[in-house]
Amino acid sequence: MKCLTDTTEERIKEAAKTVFLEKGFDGTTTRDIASAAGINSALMNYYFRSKEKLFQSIFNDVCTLMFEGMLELINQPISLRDKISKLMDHQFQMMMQNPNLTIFIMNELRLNPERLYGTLGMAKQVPESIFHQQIEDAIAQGIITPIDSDHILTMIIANIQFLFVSKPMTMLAQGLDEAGFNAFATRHMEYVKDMICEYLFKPESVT
Amino acid sequence: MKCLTDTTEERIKEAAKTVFLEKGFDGTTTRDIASAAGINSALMNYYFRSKEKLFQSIFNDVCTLMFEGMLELINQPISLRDKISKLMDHQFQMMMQNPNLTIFIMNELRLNPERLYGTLGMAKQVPESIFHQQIEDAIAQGIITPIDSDHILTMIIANIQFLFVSKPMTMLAQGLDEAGFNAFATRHMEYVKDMICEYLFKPESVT
DNA sequence: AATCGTTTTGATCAATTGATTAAATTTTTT
DNA sequence: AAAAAATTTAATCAATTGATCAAAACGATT
Repeated sequence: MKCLTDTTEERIKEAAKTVFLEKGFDGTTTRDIASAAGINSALMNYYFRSKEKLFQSIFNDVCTLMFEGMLELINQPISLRDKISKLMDHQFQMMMQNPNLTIFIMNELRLNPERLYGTLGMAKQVPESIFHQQIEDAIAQGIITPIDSDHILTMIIANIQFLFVSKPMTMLAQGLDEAGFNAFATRHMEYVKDMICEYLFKPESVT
Repeated sequence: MKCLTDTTEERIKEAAKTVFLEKGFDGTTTRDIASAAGINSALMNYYFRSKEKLFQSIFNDVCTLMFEGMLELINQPISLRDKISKLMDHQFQMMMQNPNLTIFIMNELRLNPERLYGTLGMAKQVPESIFHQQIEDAIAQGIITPIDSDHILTMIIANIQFLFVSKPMTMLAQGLDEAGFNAFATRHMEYVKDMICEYLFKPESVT
């Protein structure tokens, strides 16, 4: 699949990403990574100094993957309604492709809060975004229910992300297979979109 | 604090629960547990045959703690509005007391899906509850928006649980301390309650 | 106090862990 | 092609892991 820059370093990172995401930091051995990458296990320490350093590198990449698209969208000059809809679509597609991205990140942050400092830059950008200003303006104009942008973002993210955080549980409780879950998730998204939009844009403006 | 049945076995289980919840299964060593319980590390294998067996015991307890209250509420003969409100309050209080209960459970299930079989009993009860019937009746009577009860439960759970799953991230992004987060969470709960109820009970009945 | 069953301990096991080393191999430069 | 630098390997290290065992300590019963 990936043809560009097929260096050994990249091969190790790809393998490490796969294994770390599947087993977590504590559940992964350096030999797991080495065998997944098809290399001698000493080679990992040649390129990255240690398991911890390699993990940090992967973790940064994964956090970027998680946040960069969202941050871009948040700062785009489009209407609030559009923005909210696109934010949800973007996250949904991201999670359909990487179903355990969020639980991996959240759990590693919980186990080792120092990793937060790596994501500090991205996290801090959210409260100071165009989105935030748009919300305040819309409230001032009486277009949407008065509510802080942090709460709106939390609503958007929570309703999508938790769907995937709890995916195994949901599949069991409802007796779904992979396809069944995807159908459920897709349907749920529509409900959530309606719910959030109807809540925000409550006093419906003139047609 | 706990005075009843202060047996060695209980001491081990309490210590194990604390350590497992903090560090996860892979991040916990049997010596961690032994020292937290103040016992010789061989004693753990005397009462529980292995680390895995001890974990299963803890994991069952934790899942019960998570679901039993919710299942009780779901089957109570109270009005739908009341039930939804109480469901959210109950979960919120539970999570305020055990902030990483959910992420622990969801992550361990992800790492080792076989653990699901232990929770199968509880999970299966949800779709066959009084709550489910209440929703169908309310829809038939045109009281609430037509939507499957699975989606409603997912909305309720997601909006609360993800608040705590993402707690470290939220605190960082908004620069909150413990008290600040609790205030944010409490406020968020009110918004979410409003949002869900307004969405469900949309065509407001006669006063 | 002697005996028996239960509980607890210290010592230790084999396996696995992350990491290092020196040597072998490949690639680049001269 | 020779020399130098970069990459890769096999072998091995010390530390930690989950688990076991025989012996010690404890408590109850006789």
